[in-house]
Amino acid sequence: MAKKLFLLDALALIYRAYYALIRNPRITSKGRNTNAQFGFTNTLYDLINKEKPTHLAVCFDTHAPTERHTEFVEYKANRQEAPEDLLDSLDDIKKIIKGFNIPVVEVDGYEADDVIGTLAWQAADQGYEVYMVTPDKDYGQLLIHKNVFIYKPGYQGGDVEILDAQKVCDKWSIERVEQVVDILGLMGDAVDNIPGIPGVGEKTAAKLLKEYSTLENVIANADNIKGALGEKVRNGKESALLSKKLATIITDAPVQFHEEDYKIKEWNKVDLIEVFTELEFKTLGKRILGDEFNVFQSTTVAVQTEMFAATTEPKENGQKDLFGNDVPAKTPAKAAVAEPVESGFNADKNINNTPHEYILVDTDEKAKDLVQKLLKEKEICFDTETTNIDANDAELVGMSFSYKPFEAYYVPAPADQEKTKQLLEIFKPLFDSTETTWIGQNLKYDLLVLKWYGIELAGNIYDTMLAHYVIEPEGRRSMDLLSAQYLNYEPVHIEELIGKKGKAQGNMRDVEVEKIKDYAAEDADITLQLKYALQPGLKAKEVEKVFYEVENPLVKVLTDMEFEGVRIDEGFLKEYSRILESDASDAEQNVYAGAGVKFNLASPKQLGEVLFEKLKLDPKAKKTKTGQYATGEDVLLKLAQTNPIVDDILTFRELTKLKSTYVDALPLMINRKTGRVHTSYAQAVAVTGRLSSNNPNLQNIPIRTERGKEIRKAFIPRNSDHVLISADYSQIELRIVAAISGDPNMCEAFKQGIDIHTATAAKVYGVEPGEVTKEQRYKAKSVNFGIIYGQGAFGLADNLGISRTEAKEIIDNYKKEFIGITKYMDNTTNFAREHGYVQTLMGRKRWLRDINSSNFTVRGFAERNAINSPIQGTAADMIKLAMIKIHEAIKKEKLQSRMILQVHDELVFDVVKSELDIIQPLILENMKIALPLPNDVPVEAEVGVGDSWLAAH
DNA sequence: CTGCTCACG
DNA sequence: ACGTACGTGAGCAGC
Repeated sequence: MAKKLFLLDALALIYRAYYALIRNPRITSKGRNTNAQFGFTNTLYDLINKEKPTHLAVCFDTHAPTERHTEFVEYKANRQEAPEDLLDSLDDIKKIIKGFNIPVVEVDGYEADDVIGTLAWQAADQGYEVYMVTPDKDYGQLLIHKNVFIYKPGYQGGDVEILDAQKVCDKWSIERVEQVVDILGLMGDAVDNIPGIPGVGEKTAAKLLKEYSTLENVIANADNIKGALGEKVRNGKESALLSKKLATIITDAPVQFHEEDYKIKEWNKVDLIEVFTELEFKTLGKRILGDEFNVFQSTTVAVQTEMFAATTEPKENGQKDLFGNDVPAKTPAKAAVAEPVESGFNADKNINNTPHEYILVDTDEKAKDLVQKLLKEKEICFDTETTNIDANDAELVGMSFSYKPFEAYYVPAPADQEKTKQLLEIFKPLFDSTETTWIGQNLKYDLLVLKWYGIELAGNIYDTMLAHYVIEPEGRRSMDLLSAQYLNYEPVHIEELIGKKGKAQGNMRDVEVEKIKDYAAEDADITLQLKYALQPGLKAKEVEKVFYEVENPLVKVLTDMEFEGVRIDEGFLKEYSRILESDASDAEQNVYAGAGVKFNLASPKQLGEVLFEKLKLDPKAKKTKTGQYATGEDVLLKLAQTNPIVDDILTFRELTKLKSTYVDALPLMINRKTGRVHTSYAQAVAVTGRLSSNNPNLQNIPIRTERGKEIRKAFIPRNSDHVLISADYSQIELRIVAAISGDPNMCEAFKQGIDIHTATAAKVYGVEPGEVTKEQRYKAKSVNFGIIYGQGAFGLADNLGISRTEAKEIIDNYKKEFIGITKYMDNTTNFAREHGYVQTLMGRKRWLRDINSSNFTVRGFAERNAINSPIQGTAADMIKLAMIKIHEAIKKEKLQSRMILQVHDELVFDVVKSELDIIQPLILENMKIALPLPNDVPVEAEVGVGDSWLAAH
């Protein structure tokens, strides 16, 4: 097979890609323009795919000046600064090139075309077919060598064009490719600011060369050229000669073609996945990586992967954070590249090249031996295999253990559940050991599985998923991905055992034991190794406190809450569903009657067309980014006056939402064994440190509207001896703002116990607290919340329906009266700009790579995150600590009551009536002292008791 | 599978 | 001229 070398002129391709899409830019959800990255990737992949090169390299210009610059100061002096978007793309593009495992060639003092020219000719001499990938026509001169071609990529569906010498000559209307430099010398090049001969363009240049063959000969015959043209040539001969020199591509640059280096190599798929995910290349990512892109996409987390840059820089002396703590060594906010930290663990060894021992433990005798062995170990990695991803409905299929790398044990569990219980009895001494630290990936799952068998682990928890969460809160952290990233090893995929998700997915129970053993033991082995690999990161990032004091201890708390579940009044919901059905249907009919057409009211697309095209309602709605009319609640409210059907539409929306999302959905989630609903808390999803809840989400049960809050009547105590308690923090986020900003006015208001929104209104409007009107309080409340999120005048105006002038006035007053808060906002953004992250009171960090972006929108996002994350995150730290303390206290007091739900600033308990007196103060006290705030800002919490969640409020 | 809409803090 | 308040999960329509 012929050897085919492709040399890419990176910057030329990037510029071309960027401007090709300029009128129809690709913008990510975070506002980044990704034209260049997209165009470049497309070109690169298409050529790899279609042309099957055997060798590849990408060439860049460097910043160093070239001889052309020293010889001719005007050279490229007309170039405008490249757009910021485009410059920002370079890091991504280099990452992509690295992902494709292609060498980058750049030589100081030489431009990419010189490098490419030199390499092309060398390779061609060695018998390669060489394709120079560029949109630049100047390369035509290099086609003097007969094995060299220009490969001009197509843009926006255009076709690729491969140019040989003949085609180049045809383009320029010349006879020999040698004449390309002559023609460039004559006509110049506006793009590079090469003058040529003023007044001589492409056509004239070709005509002259046809007659005189070379530039030099044209000049020699200048006197024979008649008329104005002759005059121009005579005046411009020096300029022309210089221009020719500038346009001549150097073919003896100091660079050597080594064929080994440029050979096509395996892609670094993890790098590609990471960068494609960040750039939101969904379709393209899938086209390039196929199903593997899906595998790594499978978790819920979006967009960004944060850096994991191990910083070896020395700690800067005297650096303090906003809370006066030492800060870790400066982490670059920009240009952060994922690079696993050097671990104490030997990274050169991996599962590919190191013999491993995975041992099947399939008799009671072997199991007993294993237990004895494990009892001597302090740290044991543990993993379960089960029949179901829902731990509440799963049977144990087997357990794996590992306490040293490359050695793991797999213990199959019999299908007969009684026998499995007997097997677990053998392990009881181990499970009961308080000396053991249990290492695992998402141990909550395994703990929950065991809990259904009546087993609890007495030891400590070390969850690698949570370690990664605090190190890199925005990253994705499936086992596959972590293993690839930190251990450089791609584990056996679960699909290889039980097939892909969906109908065809099989059951772990049906897989032969040997296969499960290899998979399961490997999982425990990998997880143990991950622990070693992640450990240095915890230290480097200074997130050990939040990891050991908050996240790990919370695992058992959440396990118990999920196990407990909550009782739902199914009958009540069935009845309520009928009412909603009937009322929604009435509203729907009203809409059709009022509009004069029948359509699908549940379709925003159809509704938009009816409202704005058929009924021509005003104000005409803005379009969404897909070109549809927006029909969200805010839009509809502005239309409410113009047509009575709008009210009915809103009613229909409200009722169908309640019905489908809650009233009809919740009964379907009732567990058959318990008759209760068991949500699942995601502990490593929300970037700020909050929990999230799913299957079902019990953190967004309606409360704001009358018909919505009815649903809370369906959340009821275990039985008639029980009641529900709801305990919630009062204004926790604002207290945190006051405390960490130290603003005297706001701190004082909380210390005095004055209603915070009234106090704010009094300051902003310059009146006594007693004189604050309802409206002033309402507006002040909106400002208070807006501040937490970094809202501006526009947002406040929109929110309150007031003018931007008034909004600005309110905000200006606010900033003046609460100067400490203004300072906090400045300080926290400055801190982020300098260090690349912000943090909570417990040292939970969030990295903000865009904080120094010059893109207004992108930077704005990061700045608002800088303001909000420490607040939201500190509140999350606080309630998590409270949960741990309350859980401990309930255990210690041997109470029958249970914590069952968490909703960010609220905890719900299923309480035995006889324990009410003891548990209420226990809850309140622990919530208040969980995380003391600076500046003596008091923390308040309130409890309510009732026969339903609604009544408990 | 994606985008829109809407439920919560 | 830009776009404008943070963090989530779920159901539905329509491609």
